[in-house]
Amino acid sequence: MASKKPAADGLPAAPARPRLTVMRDVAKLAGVSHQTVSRVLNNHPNVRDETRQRVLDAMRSLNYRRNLAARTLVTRQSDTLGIIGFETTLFGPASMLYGIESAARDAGYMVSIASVRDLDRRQVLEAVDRLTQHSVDGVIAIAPKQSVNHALAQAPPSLQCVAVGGAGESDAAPTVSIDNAAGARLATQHLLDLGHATVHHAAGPPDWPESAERIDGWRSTLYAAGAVVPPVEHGWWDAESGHAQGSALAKDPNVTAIFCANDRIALGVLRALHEAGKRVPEDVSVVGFDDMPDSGFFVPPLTTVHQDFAELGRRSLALLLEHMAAPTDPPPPHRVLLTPQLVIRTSSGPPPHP
Amino acid sequence: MASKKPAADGLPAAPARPRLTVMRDVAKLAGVSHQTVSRVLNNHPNVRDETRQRVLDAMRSLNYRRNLAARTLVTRQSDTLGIIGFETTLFGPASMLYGIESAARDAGYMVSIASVRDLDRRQVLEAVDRLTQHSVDGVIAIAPKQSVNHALAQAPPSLQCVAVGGAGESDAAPTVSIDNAAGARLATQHLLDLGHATVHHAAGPPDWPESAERIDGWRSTLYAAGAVVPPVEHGWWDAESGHAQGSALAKDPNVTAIFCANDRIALGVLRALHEAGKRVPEDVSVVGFDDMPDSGFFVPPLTTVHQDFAELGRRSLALLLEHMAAPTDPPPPHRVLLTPQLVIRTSSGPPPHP
DNA sequence: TTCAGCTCTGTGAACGTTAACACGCGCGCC
DNA sequence: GGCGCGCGTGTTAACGTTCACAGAGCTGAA
Repeated sequence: MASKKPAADGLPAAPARPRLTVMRDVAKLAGVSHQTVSRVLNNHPNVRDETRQRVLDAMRSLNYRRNLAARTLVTRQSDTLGIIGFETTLFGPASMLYGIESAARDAGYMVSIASVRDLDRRQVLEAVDRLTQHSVDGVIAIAPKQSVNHALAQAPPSLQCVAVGGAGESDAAPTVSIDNAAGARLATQHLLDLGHATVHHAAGPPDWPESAERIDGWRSTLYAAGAVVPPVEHGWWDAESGHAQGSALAKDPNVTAIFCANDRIALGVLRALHEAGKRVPEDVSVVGFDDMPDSGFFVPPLTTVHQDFAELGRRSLALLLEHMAAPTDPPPPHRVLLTPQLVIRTSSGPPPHP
Repeated sequence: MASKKPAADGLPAAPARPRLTVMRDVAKLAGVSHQTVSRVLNNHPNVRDETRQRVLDAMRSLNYRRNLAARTLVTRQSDTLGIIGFETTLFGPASMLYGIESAARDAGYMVSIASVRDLDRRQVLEAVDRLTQHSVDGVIAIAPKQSVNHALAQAPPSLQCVAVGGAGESDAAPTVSIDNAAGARLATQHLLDLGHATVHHAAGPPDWPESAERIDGWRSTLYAAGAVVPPVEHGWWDAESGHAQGSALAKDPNVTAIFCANDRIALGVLRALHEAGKRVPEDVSVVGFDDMPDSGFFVPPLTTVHQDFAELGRRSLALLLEHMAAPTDPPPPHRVLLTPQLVIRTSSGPPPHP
């Protein structure tokens, strides 16, 4: 078994620490003080061009890399942001994560991620704790449930937090999200405009604000048009749930239009309809929400409400940076709403003539 | 414009630095030296129980949190792992990311992520650089292309790297991936066993090892069975590409079975077949690869090869940790292969009787 | 000429932790 | 009784940066 410290030779053995190149080394080679090197590194203006160049050359020739840990120790900022992730294997959250990360990189930040299995207060707080311990400069929570905002309110006040995607009126952290109600209105109105007497809804889980807001938008549009408001069935965000809801709806001959809380539910509804021998859109129209990558290739191609997840990520980062630059102790309740867009494909059409 | 340093009052102003509680404070309260506090924190055995308890109490009452930056500075390890992510909005990579992150958390590591837009050497190296600068202890690259391994070989040798998902025989980093060839064999043999004379293949991009390995598995199975090997068409990994390939294949009456390089391609193929008036599986059988979340709700439910992405993540973390514990300078070429499983649903069946 | 005020540079002290060593004590062993 | 040894603890010195100053040299106005 090879020894970890091979001090076999007579000498006291080389130190296990490889001695990495530091500012002092660069300084010595460039014939300046370490402080001058630091100034060059931080783009301090008061450095003679000629000096700066010498330092730069020295850095290059020594392949110097600044030690961020030391920097963090003294400046107390790490150029790292924390993300609290939830269900990040799903397309939406994964896209937000990516959007945030790319935006953060452009802004010179690294991103650390802390996933939570559930959005209860304890787990979120524990995630915040892990992140603070690693001294992140701010936190973005992918937070589709209200409980996260409550938890965020208990985070150390010095830590700036922003919630993204979902959650309604926030008491604690500033929030950026899609205007779910507007999206639902778009979808519902589109179906009404096509001539459907009313629109049924295959909803998401009842305790998710995203789901609730979509229901609100759908219902209010129906009210405004004087259409009857059918009862809603709740389910999970997946195709299985959509299939179950769709099978039930397929039995009702009055159902000519179904607005689904997301594209996966729509996929399940589509299959249920197919199994029941109903044609889409001739017999029943279906509209989704999200505009997932391949929803244009469902059978038939899905009319849906497009969300710009990447933009969501960018905006949330921008908001966080803004709050970090001008910290106000209780963050002003602030909500950025992005407007979704309807993408019309072929799963929606006029109702059948009876 | 509000000044950042409001030293407006007569006094020299309170220091902007809030003075956080440090080991010394805990030590003072507990009546010990800071070193003893450190020992307690690191579970050093040589601390009297009574002392340890006093320190623990002091830490709690002061709400002490150790400063990881300082620790990293001296120990040169950060308890942080880096992930190089690619296309992490897709289900596969997103799941791996999640698998790695949860496993890392259980092992006491934080995870930082560096996404790349393309897998060329420059970008990967740049990502490695960003990660090393933030002093990660190791790197896992979600690396479905060979170029990544080449890039990894140029990373600082002190940095342990592992590649996950894809890439064939690796010269540089140890790799863990699915046995793509075995999966393809499973799918192809399944179709052959159903009685199809041969199996067509809707492939992925030609320069991806995952794609190549699946082609190999498919082709070798056909050879072994003495079946004709149809030419392969290449495409991207999405439904649009599948639709294009499927449309072409639908014109050929000899095509009775199609093995698709992934489920998204299969989705496109399914629609193309539907448009061409071919029934699945009565006229043509279709098999996918990946077992994406909703592929059981395609029309018809898709027979496919299941990959356990989460397990992939866990295994890659385990491998990385192992290599970190026993560093050998050129890492031994090592490849862990996970066996995929065939999930039979209804998109595959016996060929039509002519 | 002097002196204020700028530009450029250097010196010393943090920052909060762990590593290395030293010390005192009690124990068992010759 | 001396010696070695392990245990529990403290003291001091890193680790590699940035910050707060100080000082040298130059310019320009009084």
